[in-house]
Amino acid sequence: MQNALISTDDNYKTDMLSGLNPAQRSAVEAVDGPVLVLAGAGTGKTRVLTTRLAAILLNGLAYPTQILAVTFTNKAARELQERVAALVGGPVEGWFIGTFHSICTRILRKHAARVGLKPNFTILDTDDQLRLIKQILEAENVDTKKTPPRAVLAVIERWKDRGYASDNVPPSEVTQSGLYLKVYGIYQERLRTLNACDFGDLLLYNYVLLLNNEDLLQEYQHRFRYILVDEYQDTNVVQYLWLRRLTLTRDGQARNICCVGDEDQSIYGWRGAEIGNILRFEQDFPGAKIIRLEENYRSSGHILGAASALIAHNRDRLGKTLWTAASEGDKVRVQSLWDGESEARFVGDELESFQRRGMSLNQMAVLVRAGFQTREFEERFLKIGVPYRVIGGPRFYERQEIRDAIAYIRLILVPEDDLAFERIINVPKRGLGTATIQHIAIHAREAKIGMLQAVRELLNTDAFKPKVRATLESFIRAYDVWVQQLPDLPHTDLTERVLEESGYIAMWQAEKTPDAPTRLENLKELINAIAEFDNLQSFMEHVSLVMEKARGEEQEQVTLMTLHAAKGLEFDLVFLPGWEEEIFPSRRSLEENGMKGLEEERRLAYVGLTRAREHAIISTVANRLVYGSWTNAIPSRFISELPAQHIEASSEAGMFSTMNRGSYSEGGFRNMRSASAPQEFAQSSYNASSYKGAAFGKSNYPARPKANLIEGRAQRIDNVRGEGDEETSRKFSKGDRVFHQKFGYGNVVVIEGEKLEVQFDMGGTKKIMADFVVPEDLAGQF
DNA sequence: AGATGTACCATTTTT
DNA sequence: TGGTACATCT
Repeated sequence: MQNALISTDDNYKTDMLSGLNPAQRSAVEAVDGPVLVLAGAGTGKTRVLTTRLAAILLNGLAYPTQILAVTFTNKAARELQERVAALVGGPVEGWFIGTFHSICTRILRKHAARVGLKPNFTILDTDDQLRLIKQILEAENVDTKKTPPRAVLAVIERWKDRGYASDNVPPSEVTQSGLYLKVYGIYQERLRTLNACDFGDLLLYNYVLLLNNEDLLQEYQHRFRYILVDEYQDTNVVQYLWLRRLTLTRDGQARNICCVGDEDQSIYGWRGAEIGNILRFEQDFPGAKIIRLEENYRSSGHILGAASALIAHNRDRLGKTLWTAASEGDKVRVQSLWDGESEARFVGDELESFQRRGMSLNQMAVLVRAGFQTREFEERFLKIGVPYRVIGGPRFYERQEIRDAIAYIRLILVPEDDLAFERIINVPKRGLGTATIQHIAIHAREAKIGMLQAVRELLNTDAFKPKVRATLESFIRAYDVWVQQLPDLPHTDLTERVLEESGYIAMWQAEKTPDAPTRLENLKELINAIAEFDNLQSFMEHVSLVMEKARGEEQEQVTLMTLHAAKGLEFDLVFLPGWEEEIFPSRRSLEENGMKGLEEERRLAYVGLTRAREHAIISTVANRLVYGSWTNAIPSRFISELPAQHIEASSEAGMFSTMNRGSYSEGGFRNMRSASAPQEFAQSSYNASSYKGAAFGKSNYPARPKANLIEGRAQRIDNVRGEGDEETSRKFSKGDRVFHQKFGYGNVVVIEGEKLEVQFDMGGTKKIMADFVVPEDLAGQF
């Protein structure tokens, strides 16, 4: 059989394949032509990828450098490298296993001249990009308030994601007059004079290189005999175009490309990922073989069942039917609660109960839709003393102190690096204000020199006042010494000296804010990290990678993170709080992207559920404090999309059945007292703590007798049922006096369909569903 | 230049 | 509500 890759008589090869299921095995073995491995959540995708890569090598189908394996994150790249190294039994340095960006950087450095750059070009980060754009806009006399640099950059990045160079944007894409396009042109020009490019350029230039240079196309097509792509559903248009260019021969034959992905886990559409790429694979790569991995090894039956049923509501999919040999396990729990505070308390209680039963905190995670949602859990965990870690703060190299330190070095390496100059010239504070910097910038632009050189020239005139002059003179003097030492001093020592002598370290030592010590600590780590590299350039490219390693495993902790950050991870117990309309699915996502947005949100929900191995606990809340105002929340539609047979729903005592609209209204809900949650919990919702807690006491939370509250709710539900949804909003008009269970009396200010905006007497305007208020004169009913 | 005031806004994030 | 970017004051 032509396709059989692994001959059974070699022991190490059979070992490698043993334990693969038939689908995985054929994914590893199908080496001729294009292959799409549709790998559902928890089906052993990584294993297929690594085994395939190792198999190609061990069977002598290609030399290590003839294989191109691309991932999206450094973490994934490192994992792949390590696993392959283990299988093959040797180091993988110099191989083309890496992220799109690292590989593209490597290739681009070789051919930089062809796109007008020098091989040692620097890669700008977002901050620098924004600063550049802002400068351009200002030079063009554009009001940066009306057209914020962020927005312009977003459009430019979008164009780059789609593969449009500045001289190649199709007219149909140019919507904002010609301004953005013009800025794009100037921006690229500036980048070139700075000998820099941004992240988008790395990919775009690589594509352009292959597009415009037949010799390079031949070279790389010949070179990469096997191409493997991880997370194919996350590729954007340039990545796709680049891959296709590399893969398709002149007569349209597709070569050996193997893409691994899951359309149901495409959750990065908002940053350019094109789910269409994976959906179109068969058309794009003629003769493509599609192999589905459908046996899930991660989650127990009910969890998988619930997740599968949920994702089945999406239309944009190729479709897979995941199954498991594992037991049914626990049903997915759906818990409705009164408000965010009870939710946090509930999660804390549950978590401790699992912990008491022997589960490690490391095996638990709370997955939220948006970063701000971690706060209430952090507060609660702090209070009850549960150690936790929050994933997703600013990356190490994005931290202010690290970027400042790097800017110093950049300026030493490249005196013309004006962006670095501007960043550090007054950090620490040296008494150089905007006026002085403006002055320098103007001279630099007029004389067409770097700002540092401009300072030198201006120091020969009487342009500066004595104080400023003295400061600049001493800065230049120090700087010149650093540059002089550059060839002799080891780069770590130099970095230390620079940070010391510039007063940067002293600045943080003097700072009294609580995070100052951490920043000093980070600076020390920076020096350590630099020590591992020959020069700063290579350091910059690997910094995030190094830092991740440095972050050691400490004590047991619960993990708090966003659903996005959780992709690829798994836990025994997963909490999924905040399943409410507007929050999840996110309102903005729906508003901006309609059906597509909703489907991506649903995929996110699917990703969340499929992170759980044994237990998944979804929660939803009736009242949510959003941006400081209380909002009545409706359970997420995703809850009603979960089939009854896989879930076990319950609500906090005294709550109405929030999910009466769902497909499982009959018998789906139990009171807390009969549910398995701890007894104290049910108790606590009856006592006053829920209603007079710190969060409520702060503002306008009326201290109403709790019994009334509960009765009132029950009664209100009856009202809703009796009158129907459409009727209710018609009852009110602008200016009406109304009463709300929680917020008391107020006036209607705005009516938006079913939603009202009410100015309450106790202070504050709130958006409220019309169902939740009554006309003032009916308030007595409660 | 730095302190204080105020209006505004508010996902998801990797390289 | 709370953070931040910009304007105005000292």
